[in-house]
Amino acid sequence: MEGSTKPARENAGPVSRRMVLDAALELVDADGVDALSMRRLGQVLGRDPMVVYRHAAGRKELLDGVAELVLDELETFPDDLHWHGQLRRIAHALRRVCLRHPNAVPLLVTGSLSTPLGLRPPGTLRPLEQILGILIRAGFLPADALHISRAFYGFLYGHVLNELQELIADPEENEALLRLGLQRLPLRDFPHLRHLAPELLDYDGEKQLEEGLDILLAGLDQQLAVRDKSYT
Amino acid sequence: MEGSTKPARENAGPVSRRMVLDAALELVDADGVDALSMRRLGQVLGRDPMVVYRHAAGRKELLDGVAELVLDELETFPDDLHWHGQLRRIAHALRRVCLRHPNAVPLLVTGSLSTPLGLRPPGTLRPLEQILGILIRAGFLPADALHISRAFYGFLYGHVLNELQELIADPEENEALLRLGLQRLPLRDFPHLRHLAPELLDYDGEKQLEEGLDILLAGLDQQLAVRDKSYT
DNA sequence: AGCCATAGGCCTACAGTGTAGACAAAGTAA
DNA sequence: TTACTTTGTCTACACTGTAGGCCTATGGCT
Repeated sequence: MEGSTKPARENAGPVSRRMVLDAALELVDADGVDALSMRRLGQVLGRDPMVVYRHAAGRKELLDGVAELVLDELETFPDDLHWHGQLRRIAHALRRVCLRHPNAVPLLVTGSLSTPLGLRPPGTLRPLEQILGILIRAGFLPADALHISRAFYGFLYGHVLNELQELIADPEENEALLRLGLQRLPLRDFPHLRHLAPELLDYDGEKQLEEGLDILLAGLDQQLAVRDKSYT
Repeated sequence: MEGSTKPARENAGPVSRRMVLDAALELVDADGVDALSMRRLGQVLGRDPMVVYRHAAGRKELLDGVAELVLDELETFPDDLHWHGQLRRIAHALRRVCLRHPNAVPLLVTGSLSTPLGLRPPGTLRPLEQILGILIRAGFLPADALHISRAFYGFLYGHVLNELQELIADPEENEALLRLGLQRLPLRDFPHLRHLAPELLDYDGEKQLEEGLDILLAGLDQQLAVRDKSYT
């Protein structure tokens, strides 16, 4: 006799924290972070909105949970390749996860802003630990490995943010807008930007990431070479 | 006879868009983005909340304005140094601005997510144009300069985000938390992280940025060298 | 002088928000 | 039985963004 006509989609048994987070992520994916309200969440769960509070302390904690859920989708790789290849693989994996949940990226980037590294969920720290291992095995000092891993993460998140704001509108409309927008800029003040119109139009996120990695890894190679040379 | 006892602080003449944005930034700086509500803003301005809508289309547009205001604080430099030095200077300038308005950084990073590059306010595009110029004069092809500038920006924003989430709590409490948090991690799964406790404790944002720049610039140097060599 | 247009400011009202607190039903242990 | 914990529900409160209308002062024009 349950209303299968209702917009609610799950009505069996008690709700688990996992169910709540799944529904929340679903809402975020569909309509963005702002669209995630307790009431709408309750509607999706087919329960009273207040149920959520049994599994999350509040909206903020709920969003933290969503971020963690997204990060858990990160694939994990065995340490087999050359360290360049391993870092590249991790980078592309993170990029893929972010592209799969573009609306959740703000949570990843600024959400963990509230939790100091020490007490983040272990799942979140695993990739960091892996990167540290890769770098140390590659020959870096542990302390340097830490700094490098931070730069690496910074670069990755930065790239993803860049890429996300590049694919907001459909390309057709984008092309017109871009051309118009560029023409608005005075040529004498923005000569380079004005001439780069064609390159601005075909943004390829994967390629762009790859080129960034090229630069970064080349820099790391040299840093490693300098250190080794000073040891002889 | 105006109430100087009132919490309001400005009561003379008509409000300008600039006054609204200044007050908004003030609120954001003081209590974070969430604390910026139309009503509180009206209170600061000493006017009815609805006045704001005469100068901004809505809350979102208002926040965009705040972000733009913050970016306008970016110092601009003459093109005199070696390109390495120039890029370093820009990087540090952006970092300083972000540290001055930590609560506004989410707006910078995700806010412009809604405006495609073409029609962003010119003030926002000026640094990009400058970086393009620097790279092109350094010998890179325009198209490469574009890709590099994107990587550069990505790296910068990523670094700032990293740094901001490193200085949330005061260092004393942070130390205790970190030690406790680390001990919670199983040693066999997180050997490197566990051993890096001391290095995790003294995070120096400026130095970390400098090291990231070292890597990046070294990578760019090599890329430039390879290109030049292939020309001979 | 008279008049109108316009802009800036104010007020009300509405739908929607997060969440504290009390209460009901149902399972579980003693 | 009784007592207690969990899980879901309901109500209520303080707050949010903002649409629409109205009032008033200021300017320019005839």
